[in-house]
Amino acid sequence: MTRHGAAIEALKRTGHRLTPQRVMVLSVIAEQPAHVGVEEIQSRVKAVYPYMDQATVYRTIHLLKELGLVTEIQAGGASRYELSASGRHHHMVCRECGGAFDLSPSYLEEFRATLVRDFGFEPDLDHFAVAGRCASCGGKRVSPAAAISTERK
Amino acid sequence: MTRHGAAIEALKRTGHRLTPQRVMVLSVIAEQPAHVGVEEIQSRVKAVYPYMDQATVYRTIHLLKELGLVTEIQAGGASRYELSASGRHHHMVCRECGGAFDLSPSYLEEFRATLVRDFGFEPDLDHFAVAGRCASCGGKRVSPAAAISTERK
DNA sequence: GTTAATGCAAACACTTTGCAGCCGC
DNA sequence: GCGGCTGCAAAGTGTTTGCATTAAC
Repeated sequence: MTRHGAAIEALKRTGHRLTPQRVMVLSVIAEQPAHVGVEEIQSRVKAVYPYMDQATVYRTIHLLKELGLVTEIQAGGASRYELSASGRHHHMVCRECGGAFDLSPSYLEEFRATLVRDFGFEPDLDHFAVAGRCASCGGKRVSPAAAISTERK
Repeated sequence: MTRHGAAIEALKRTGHRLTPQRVMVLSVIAEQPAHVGVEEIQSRVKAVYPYMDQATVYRTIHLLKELGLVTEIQAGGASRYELSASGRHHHMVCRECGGAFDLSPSYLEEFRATLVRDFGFEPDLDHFAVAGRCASCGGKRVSPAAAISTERK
């Protein structure tokens, strides 16, 4: 089954109409391994259906976000989206190469707990992105893909 | 001595001209206890010098940022600035009331060390902001100011 | 006197909104 | 058929840029 099948179900279940535009937006988001920007969603959908409008993309994304079907990260200005069904995880985004690496939630759990305990502050860490410099762009000469399993600095 | 005296020195030292506009922008940023947005900088300077232009505010801020004299945080779209001389610290920004609370760097040090160790990823944590919900806007009925010393959740 | 910086206006990118017609249910 | 959704166009934000004039050095 497609990765976005559940999202489609959710749309219907919540009484929203299942339009081709919505399905197309969803499948573009689902197809991409990484986060997608609005611009990319638009151009990919337009390749199949040229009448697709920006406003519709935005409206669809807002809806999907509202229903919790996609999550948004802001890495340096532009918003990017991905299916939230993909399991909760966070990202490290390299400011040099733009590469994004997954970060398990466990890395942030402790941080979150501390903020709640010490300040009563509940951080929005559903989907969290840290900017920085990845191993390959830093001192290291490893490929971005390899960085995810790199164990030293 | 004024909080922004050092910044003024730095401007001159790096061969940039010391214009009244730059001084005004700097003092507005220095006066504010929290981060200031571009809009606020503009309106405050305009109160004294009505010809102040947006473009000048932006250009000045870019320059100051480049020289490392101010730091920028992005809390939900809009950029805000503060004197970076104020000692390194981070922020928790409440998405309900917009209140910002300081967060000591020690809270993030461990997180940073882990990312570097496990992934070789060097996060940009010079100035870090977490969005979330503060104690007073959450279940609590304490004032935002009190939240900073709140010890429970 | 040079040259960088300003003011002004126009351009920009990104996102939102109003509205008439369309189509999923 | 009803009402939500779309396409289109226009309007909002927040930020940047081109250019002639001004003023810091």
